[in-house]
Amino acid sequence: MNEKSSSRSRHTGNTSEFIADTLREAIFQGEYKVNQPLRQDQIAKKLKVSKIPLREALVQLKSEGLVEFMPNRGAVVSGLSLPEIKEIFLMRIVLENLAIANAIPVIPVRDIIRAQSVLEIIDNENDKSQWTDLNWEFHKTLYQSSAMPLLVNTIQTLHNNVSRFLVIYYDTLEGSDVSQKDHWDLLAAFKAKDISKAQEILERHLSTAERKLRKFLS
Amino acid sequence: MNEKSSSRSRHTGNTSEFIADTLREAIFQGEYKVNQPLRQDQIAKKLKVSKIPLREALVQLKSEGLVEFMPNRGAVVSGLSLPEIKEIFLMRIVLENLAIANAIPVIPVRDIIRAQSVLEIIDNENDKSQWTDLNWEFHKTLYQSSAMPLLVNTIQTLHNNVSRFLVIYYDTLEGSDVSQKDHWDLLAAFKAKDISKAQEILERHLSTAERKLRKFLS
DNA sequence: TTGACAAAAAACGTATACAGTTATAATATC
DNA sequence: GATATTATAACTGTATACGTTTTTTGTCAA
Repeated sequence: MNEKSSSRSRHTGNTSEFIADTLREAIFQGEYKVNQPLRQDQIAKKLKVSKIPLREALVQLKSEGLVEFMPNRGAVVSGLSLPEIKEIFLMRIVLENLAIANAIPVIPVRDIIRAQSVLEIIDNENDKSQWTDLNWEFHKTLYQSSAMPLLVNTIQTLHNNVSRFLVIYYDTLEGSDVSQKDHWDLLAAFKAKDISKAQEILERHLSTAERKLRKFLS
Repeated sequence: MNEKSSSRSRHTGNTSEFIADTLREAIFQGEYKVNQPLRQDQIAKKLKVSKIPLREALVQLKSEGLVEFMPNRGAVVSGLSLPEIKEIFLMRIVLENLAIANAIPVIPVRDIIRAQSVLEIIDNENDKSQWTDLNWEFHKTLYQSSAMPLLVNTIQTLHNNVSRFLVIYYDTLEGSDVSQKDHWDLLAAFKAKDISKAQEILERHLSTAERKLRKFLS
């Protein structure tokens, strides 16, 4: 949070986006836990901003599913029920399959190389706290060449909404290698321009992630 | 808008939601046209609300893709580019197919009947301005039994974002009958619990809608 | 007349202060 | 000990003010 606070002075435009980014990151880092209220006065004071951009940021986070509003009780970090988890992963499968189908035929070699370098970083990275970011960086690199920004954005929102619960899980190291093997397999399918193979790998990848998450949350 | 204004006094909770509903409806009705700025002072005065809930509502509408913020120029009604249209319809196809697949096995007869009665209303309804609402009402009734509220919500947002441009088109009457025939076919597929048939009809239905929209916007 | 430029107005973004409402917690009463 | 009351904290919304940016207007010169 320190680097975020100091970056506050550097934030040129849009205060509410700066606040949303800061709070989103804080939620990912577990600084705010599920059902914990996000006190407006406290946050406004800490970030040295006023109520208007702060409340705008909270509405933005609500639309991303990260917080919810309790009437007259303010915003709290939202949790995930088992049905919601199932729903999110089902949506992710069809949306990411769509992204794959539209990306593979047109992906430039440059992006394949970029994705591969991300995987190599993950292989050499011992700090598992960076895992979530790098994980998404890899998938995003592959999806972006679909030239479907709204789709990629929707996938990212759904991804964010579940991955924040997996951060702690990654620390246990267990299963990380399996997940990373999926990544290499997925990259190979992209290289071979094999859409159905890539989709098959992705579905397995997501099913594994879902199983982990359900196990972790129970 | 009159009934909305008068309902302002009745709105118990959440002022920003009331504002968002009012503005969303106004955009659908064409009271605000594409690229038209939504003047904060004017709207606040008209709805007798202050800046905070108004700006919250605008952020909400931004997250629905209905408005966008120009830096230091405020919010304007967003338009749709051809690539965006293509993207939205591709997303709708996979998401609505998912809803169909999860709804058909469990849909209760009651909801089939409800959907059918909506179609009968459409058949007897000459006021085409009601078409968009009834159209969505029909689809929503079918999708809701999937018990996937986040999915249905996402579909609705995407649907809203394109259907607002078709309202005017419906007035021409042209093609309405074809669209309505699709609805009856879709209902029949639900009755027969034929998932792939329903999905096939839906894809044709959406492709037709996309073609209409592209033609209309050029 | 037309174009450029400067002044003025409008609108946005943010901050502060304040009033009303609701929920939680502490206290008092039975 | 249980219930009613009060107090406090926090949210929700309003009103107002101020600086900044954008747009408009009006003037002046070519």
